[in-house]
Amino acid sequence: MTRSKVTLAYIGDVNARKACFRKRQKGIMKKVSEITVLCGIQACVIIKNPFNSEIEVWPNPEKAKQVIERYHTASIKNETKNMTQEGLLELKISKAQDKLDKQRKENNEKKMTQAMLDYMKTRKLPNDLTVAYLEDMDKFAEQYMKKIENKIAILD
Amino acid sequence: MTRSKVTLAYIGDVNARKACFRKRQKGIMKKVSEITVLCGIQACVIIKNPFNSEIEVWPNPEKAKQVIERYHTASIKNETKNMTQEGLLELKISKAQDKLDKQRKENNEKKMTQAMLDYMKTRKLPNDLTVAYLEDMDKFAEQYMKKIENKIAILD
DNA sequence: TTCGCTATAATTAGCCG
DNA sequence: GCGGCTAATTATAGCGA
Repeated sequence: MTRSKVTLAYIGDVNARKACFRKRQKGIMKKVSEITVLCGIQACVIIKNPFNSEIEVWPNPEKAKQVIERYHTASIKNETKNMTQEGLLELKISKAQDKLDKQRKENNEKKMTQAMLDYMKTRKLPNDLTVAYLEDMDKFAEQYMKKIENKIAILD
Repeated sequence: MTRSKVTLAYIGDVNARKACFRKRQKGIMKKVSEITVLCGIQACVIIKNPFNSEIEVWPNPEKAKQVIERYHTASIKNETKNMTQEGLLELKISKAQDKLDKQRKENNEKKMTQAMLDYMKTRKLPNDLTVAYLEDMDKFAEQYMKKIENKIAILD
């Protein structure tokens, strides 16, 4: 048994990498829920598993269920009751994307990345709030914040 | 020295709680950067310290500096070059908030919480993306996603 | 406050089922 | 794919500077 010291390097073997992800994800979530309780900061964790593309939502233990249940049983808009939440929001995002593509074709990814960081750094976070994002910077900037940034833009 | 087993309960003493937060925050960030390297998921961490209200931005080690540097040296819009990025984005957010307040006074916090979760769950995340949010659910929903959700709303 | 220290608790790599 | 196991690594509580 090679209980080797952690070699902090990319794990080439797919299965080993997945196993590592699974275990460490669990560990991180535990740590997060601990700091939550110990320091009195209500928290939630949302983890997107890169290997099976499932999303786990996970506020602090007690609240998680409550909030998630509300999520599953309520609609944001009455007139879209027959749509899934997913469909509804996808549609909204699509619309935003369309407007956006027309408005600002000249946008490049670097700007989006900047916008993402700007946005994150400047939003007014409440004092007892802890935020940790673990995200693919490039794709986040490219695929997600592009939309957000553009939504901001159309408010100008 | 009482290296007692962790009693997973709110730490009443302020100084002890701060110390705990500081240490564990550091630990979480380390874990995050590790999973980042080991599993090949580029990541960033943004931690808002609830005790001193500082924000630490922290993409994966190498990229962090690059991206942050771009952030500090570039402007999103030319005509706002004389504004700080903070001022600019705060302004945009304020505008959004104003429109929003007029449009949807009937919004309640529960809806915002739902919207937050919906939004997070439904956005299309790239497959190799890991997301972990540690956030105050109530205040996040109330103060931040209110803006986002409303930005989506005005696209309807 | 933030650091270092050190004993102890907690996480986890590599295997097996 | 998941969870248990065990040795070894790593994180951290309590304290002092």
